[in-house]
Amino acid sequence: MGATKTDHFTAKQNAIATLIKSLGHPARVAIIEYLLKVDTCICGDIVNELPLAQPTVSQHLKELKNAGLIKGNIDGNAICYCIDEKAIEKLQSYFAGISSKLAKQKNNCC
Amino acid sequence: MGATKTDHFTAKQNAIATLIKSLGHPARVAIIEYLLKVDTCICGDIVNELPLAQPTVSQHLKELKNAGLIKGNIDGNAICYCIDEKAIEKLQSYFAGISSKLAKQKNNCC
DNA sequence: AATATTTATCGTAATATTACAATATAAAAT
DNA sequence: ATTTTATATTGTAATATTACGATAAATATT
Repeated sequence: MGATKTDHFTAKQNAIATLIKSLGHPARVAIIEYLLKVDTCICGDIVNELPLAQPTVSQHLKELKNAGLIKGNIDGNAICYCIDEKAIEKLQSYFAGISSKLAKQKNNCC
Repeated sequence: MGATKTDHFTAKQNAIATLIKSLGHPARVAIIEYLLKVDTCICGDIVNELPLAQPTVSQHLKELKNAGLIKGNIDGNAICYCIDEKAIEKLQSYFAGISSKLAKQKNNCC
């Protein structure tokens, strides 16, 4: 096996898991944090920032893009990347929701 | 290859990526959501709730436990699981931090 | 004590992910 | 036009993940 049984879960569960998973790698966390740090879009500078080969970085960028976490606009020779706020908001509100539900729990054990 | 190059990233980046990754699977999302839904700890009921074989569920529970997302207390014959609030808080504040930083950005392009 | 119940572990097959060299593509600069 | 620069794609090796049958371990029930 090895293939996730997505058909056994709800669409929402699969969607949030896919979004979360896209950030479940230090290189992709580093990419997001770098985009955040420079405080603007970045056109052609990400590869030099990461300790990985260019095809590997390109692959990670593709995954973040597919998941909707970043947007990429072609800017002449380079590609201009930035974070997609909507995806971050989704993640934030998802965990905020869990957190607030947890706060209301009775905590009978544990 | 196939092995993540954790040594090239910061401890913080690796730690948050590991935590995030543990929720990057619909089965584990479903487990957390179930624990949230029942509004209390669950002793011996998770396997029946999920559309997966018992060893698979056990494996997913182990991953959530290793990541610190859930706690498990032995309760006689069964094991009593519940969400670890601290881990959820970490996730929540991480994304809240990204979100607030994003809000302050100039958005020069994209 | 024997049996049932619950969860964990082992072994393993199928698939996915990670990483990178080699190469391709496409626009910019010379 | 040729070369340089920036990114993507292809191919592939190494490793990780997912899933589950078989089995073990540990407590509960009879």
